[in-house]
Amino acid sequence: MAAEQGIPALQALLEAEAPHLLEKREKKERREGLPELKNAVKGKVVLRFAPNPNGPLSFGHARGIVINGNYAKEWDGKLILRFDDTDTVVKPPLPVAYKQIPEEAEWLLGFKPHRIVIASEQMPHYYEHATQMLEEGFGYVCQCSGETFKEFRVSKTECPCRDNTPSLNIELWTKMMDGTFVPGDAVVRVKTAMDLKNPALRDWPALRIQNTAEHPHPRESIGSKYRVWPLLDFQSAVEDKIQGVTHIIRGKDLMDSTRKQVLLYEHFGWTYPETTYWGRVKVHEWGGFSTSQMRRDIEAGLFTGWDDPRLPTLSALRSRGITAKALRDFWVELGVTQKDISVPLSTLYSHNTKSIDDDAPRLSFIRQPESVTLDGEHPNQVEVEVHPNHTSRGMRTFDVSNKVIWIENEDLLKSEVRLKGFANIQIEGKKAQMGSIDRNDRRPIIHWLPEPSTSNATLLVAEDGEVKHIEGKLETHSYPEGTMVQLERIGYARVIDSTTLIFTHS
RNA sequence: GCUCGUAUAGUGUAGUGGCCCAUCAUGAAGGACUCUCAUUCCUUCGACCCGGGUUCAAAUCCCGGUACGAGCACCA
Repeated sequence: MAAEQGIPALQALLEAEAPHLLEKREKKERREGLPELKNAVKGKVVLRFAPNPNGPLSFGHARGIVINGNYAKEWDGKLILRFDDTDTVVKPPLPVAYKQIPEEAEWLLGFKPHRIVIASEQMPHYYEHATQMLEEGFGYVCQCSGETFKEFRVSKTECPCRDNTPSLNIELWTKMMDGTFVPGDAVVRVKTAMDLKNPALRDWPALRIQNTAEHPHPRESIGSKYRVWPLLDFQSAVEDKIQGVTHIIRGKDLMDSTRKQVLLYEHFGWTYPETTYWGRVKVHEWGGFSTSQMRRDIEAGLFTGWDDPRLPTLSALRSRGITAKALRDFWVELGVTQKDISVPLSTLYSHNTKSIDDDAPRLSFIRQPESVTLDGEHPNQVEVEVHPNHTSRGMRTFDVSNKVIWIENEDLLKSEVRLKGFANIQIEGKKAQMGSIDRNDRRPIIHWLPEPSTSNATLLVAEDGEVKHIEGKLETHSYPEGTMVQLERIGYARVIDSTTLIFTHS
């Protein structure tokens, strides 16, 4: 048709018959930030981040906080911080974590989580739902051993306990509660089809007995009060319903957990929240990390504490000078794909540089200092900028009236150098012949310090699993603890006290 | 073994059938600016796992393969 009647005729026809085809599609633009949250309603979104408080937060936890927190903020919703502390034996909670985690979360987010929920305080709710499950017959008390049940699960055989009447189940439930049964004797299971394709889902366990006499819950108000405890899949499912959670974003290792929970929601007649997953993240330099392992290592004295700069905890990163903004930008950039990824620390560092460089005052720190005596005429004072991009921040004054300066051992080998902000020199042994005050050639520029108003200082560097103490001469300063500074020609560091710094990154 | 998931430059990431000889960041190399090996700016490098199929048209949909990861705990 185009050939016979020409393009205009075609266009006219289209305009009459199907004008939408002529509309130019908008140029696709690169999506900024996180992907759109499915089925989200402004102001109605409820998300949660639910760590086990068996230790303070680690780098990996930050993802859960940042992603869920950003969505909550974006949709004017709520972020719940929930302590899933229902295991007193295998990964028991750590009391300090209840206080530390909310503080760390707030630091990271820039706002307080809207609600804090502690699972161990919600036990009556879980019991109530467990009872309902037994009464209505979609759950049962199973007295088979773990081994026996495993065989049933693999062979798709129905466990004989499935046939218990509701009244028998309630009777057995009472025995779980009153101490007649001990751990291992009985467990409450959720009924599913035993021929489900996925073996992980078949009649999954919902509550078990824990020996809380020997392993009391570390929260004093709970202690040995309860013997029967919900497992994650049950506790989390019920709690999400109670709290009105609308969206769950979590690791893809919990995909089968979602499937189990959906089965439970169907029994209760509830609708499961919208769920998305992210894949596993490894940091090149750290490999994997487990809170339980860190806890053991700290208790064994391998590390000084949870904020030991070698550890990938949030408190350690923070005390090393990684900012909350850098962590947020980092995790948002990684997004919520289900890919398993491995990222180098340099990615985090580049975000950190962006967040601190503009503020960080410059300081001179001389490693392996060597003293050199200036030979020749020169002014008694030298002024150097606090920040090269912000002259309004003033100058640092170096007093060179006694002619003795410190330079790095390494720089001593170069004969013709320029003292930054001062003058050219020619190094001959321990003497430095003064050259031009004006910069009149391209010779290398080195950082240096005058002998007065200089302190012996230590730069702590966490590297290759150890904390190195680098001694040197530090420019006298009065920046408070926590200030991020840039050590000229070395990198960024965080002030611990007037003579101690911790290295952040270059 | 059974089940589930993922696969775009070195590393991350955008992309849901035509705008894609593919986006952005990071990285590397070079350069500009600069009295820091910093910051900022510019340039260059570099990718759709493999094989089929559907379609006028596939990074995008389907099937198979491969690789990697996860679950199958009385852990979270």
